[in-house]
Amino acid sequence: MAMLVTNLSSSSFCFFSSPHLQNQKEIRSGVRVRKDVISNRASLRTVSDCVDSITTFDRSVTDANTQLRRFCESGNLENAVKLLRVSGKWDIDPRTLCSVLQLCADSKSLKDGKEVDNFIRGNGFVIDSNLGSKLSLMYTNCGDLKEASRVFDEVKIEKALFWNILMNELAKSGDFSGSIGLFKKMMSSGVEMDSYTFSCVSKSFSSLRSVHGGEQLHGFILKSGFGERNSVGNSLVAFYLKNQRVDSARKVFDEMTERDVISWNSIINGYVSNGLAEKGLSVFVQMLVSGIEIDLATIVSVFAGCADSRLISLGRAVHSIGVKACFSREDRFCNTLLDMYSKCGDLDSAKAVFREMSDRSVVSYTSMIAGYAREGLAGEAVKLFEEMEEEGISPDVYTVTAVLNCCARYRLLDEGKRVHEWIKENDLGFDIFVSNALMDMYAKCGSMREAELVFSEMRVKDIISWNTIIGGYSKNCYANEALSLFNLLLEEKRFSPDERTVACVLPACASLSAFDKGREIHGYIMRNGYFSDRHVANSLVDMYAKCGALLLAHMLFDDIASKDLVSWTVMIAGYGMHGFGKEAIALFNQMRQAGIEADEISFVSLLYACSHSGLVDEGWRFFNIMRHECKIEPTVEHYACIVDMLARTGDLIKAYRFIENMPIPPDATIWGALLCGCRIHHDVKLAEKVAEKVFELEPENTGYYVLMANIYAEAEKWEQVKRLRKRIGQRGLRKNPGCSWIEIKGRVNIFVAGDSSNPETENIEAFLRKVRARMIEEGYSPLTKYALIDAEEMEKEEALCGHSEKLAMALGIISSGHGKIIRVTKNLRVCGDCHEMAKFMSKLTRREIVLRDSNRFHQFKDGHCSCRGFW
DNA sequence: CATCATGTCT
Repeated sequence: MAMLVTNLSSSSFCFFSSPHLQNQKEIRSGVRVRKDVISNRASLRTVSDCVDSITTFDRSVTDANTQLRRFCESGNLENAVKLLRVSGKWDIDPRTLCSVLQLCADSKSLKDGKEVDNFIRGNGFVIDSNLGSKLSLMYTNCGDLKEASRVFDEVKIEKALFWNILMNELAKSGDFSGSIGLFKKMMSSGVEMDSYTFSCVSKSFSSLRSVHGGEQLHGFILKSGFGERNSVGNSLVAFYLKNQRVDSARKVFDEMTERDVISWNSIINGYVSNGLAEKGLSVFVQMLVSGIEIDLATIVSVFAGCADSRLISLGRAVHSIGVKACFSREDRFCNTLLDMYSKCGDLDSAKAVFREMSDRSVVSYTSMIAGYAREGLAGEAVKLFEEMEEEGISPDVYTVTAVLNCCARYRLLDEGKRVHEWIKENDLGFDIFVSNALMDMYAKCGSMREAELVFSEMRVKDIISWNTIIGGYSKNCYANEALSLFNLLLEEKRFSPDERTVACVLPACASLSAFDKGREIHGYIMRNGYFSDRHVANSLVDMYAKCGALLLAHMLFDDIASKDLVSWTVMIAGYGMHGFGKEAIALFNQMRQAGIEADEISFVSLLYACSHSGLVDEGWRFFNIMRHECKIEPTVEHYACIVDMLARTGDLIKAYRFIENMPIPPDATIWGALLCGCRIHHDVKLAEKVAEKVFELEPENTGYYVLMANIYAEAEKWEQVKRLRKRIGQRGLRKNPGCSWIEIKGRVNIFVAGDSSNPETENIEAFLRKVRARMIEEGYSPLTKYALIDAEEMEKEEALCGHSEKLAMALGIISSGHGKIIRVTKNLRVCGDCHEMAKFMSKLTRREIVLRDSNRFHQFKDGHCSCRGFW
């Protein structure tokens, strides 16, 4: 068939190629002759139809151009092309070709368009601006943007319209650079632009997030005089808003000579979507005053703004405006209205809107579910999720994320698992939002195994997936897992850690005292300018404080431009841990002077600082300030600090009475604090009484049995030690093994008691023997009591030299350069003998040792410890 | 209509 067509057109070409055949008569005969040609080919019935129609359509019309235009006018592309196919160059007027091309463009028929192009080129037509314009239009409309662009390379097209159309299509196809390139060519070829040109190119700059390019364009527009145009102004406003240059957008808006509803809507929406809802709403009020008619888009933005800034009264007013303007049946109106009420906490109004909606969509359900979740009505949220399917509305990814978010916030593991099942059944697991929300739900519910499973099964991950899993491990006390995943993220190099990643992983460094890793991350923060992020800065300060680098922490704290409550709290807690109670109090006062209100957590940090420095009077004072001035109801944490404070300083009876008079039931940590005090002050009798309460409250916690055993051992009541040990054995409990670790050249070396697995073991033991000998020489006697009392020693009654913290400290001293501070971390409290030995070692080797135990920091220097006995 | 982050305490 294709060959026949070719034959046909070539034969007709031959026939019509004669330049003489210009008059009607000859053309008519040409048609006739062609009819003869065609009639020999019965298979080409359509072509003969075409010719029939030419002859029957209007016998008076004999010019091929006229015929073609008539086909074009009636939209009969098929016939037009067929006729063209059998026409010769000299029959056809370029203007006719324009019409045919226009028809191709209108019917988006690339195949026919190409044929026309071939006809034009094959016949050697001169392509002028008009013909070129139509050619480019045809290719543009038919989606062949490459060919369309090529036309612009060949032909100087004079009308802006055709440039604009291609620019617009290039932008629509995502080729913003191509669109801008075309604009540049337009500029250099001196074609006169129109306002549409500028709107179009500013959209491309906007999508490319090229602020610089957009600003240059802005300047060009001002010079061109088109800045006055409303549409140009609108697109500049849109450009600046999309690139978060709200102030520039506002400036353009203010300078516009005529503003229409679009200008107003976009500036309002721009403010709202850039987190400046109040500003947006005040523009809206101006808009009302200026008498511009508002439309649905205005109201939708205003509802969103009211939701953000919780301005429910304005929302209600606009609600009634919208009802009067007959928007109340509009889907978007109802959904944003519903969302506005729910975000403002007026769930009843939200429910009313929901009830009265004629057709509730997934969006309506999702907003309602999120509303329930926000108000803490987790049960209602999950119920509605399960109900909506019965109503025939199938939840989508938004709904699922809203429900999962709710389960995460309220730790509804069972409901979360049900939603997970639903996700599996409905194949929504591929969605990255859904998977991330699932992981977060499991992580917040403490099920890291499930979270990990979701993570590992994700085919595509994003940085949020990594942040969620790393943060989950970090929060659930799996610091090692958090760090190793962070390392994996760095190795893979597919995503760069962002502010949130860093804020997630630093607490893991903090809890491990991973000083070197933390410093490495600090470098990364500085290189990427993340320090200006408050979460990052705060967690960095906290990390340094918890790694024992208090001075460094304070220096960084000073560098935080706008300190928030958390910044102050980490610093106060940092001083507290290091036993600098007075400094902690000074910081607390500074904080209040800076106008920052303390919350319960900052009070915990402060009271903790007081108790660890023996500042009883101050502790009481702040406890009372908290209750009476700040109207904060004390929680167990606050009571624990007070008990700790009283017990530490020896006021055991007072502490006991205090516990008895607490308005809330004391938990194991409260009695545990008193038990600690009993140990410090060797009160075995009270200890026994307190221990029974602790064992009753937390029978599984071996730490308390160990503590009690220590108290017996220190009083040399070995019989009782044995009985207690038996009691642990009977319960089938295993005590938490003591371990210490030290980071050397980026590697973490972990020791347990009597550990000989470290390659340096021989050197460590030799070093410790030497130290011990020198200690005895200088009159220290080893605190043998501790040989039997510490956790690890209950099983291995062996030499004190085996304690994990000693081993770690020794390794630090023998394997690092002289000026380097030795930083050791221990999971339990430091043992008394080790504490003595650390003091001695710091003097003997002139090394500074920072030991962090489960309770606080000990900074050993020149034979003294910063804890001054408070440990 | 959506997913991820910092501070206390055993």
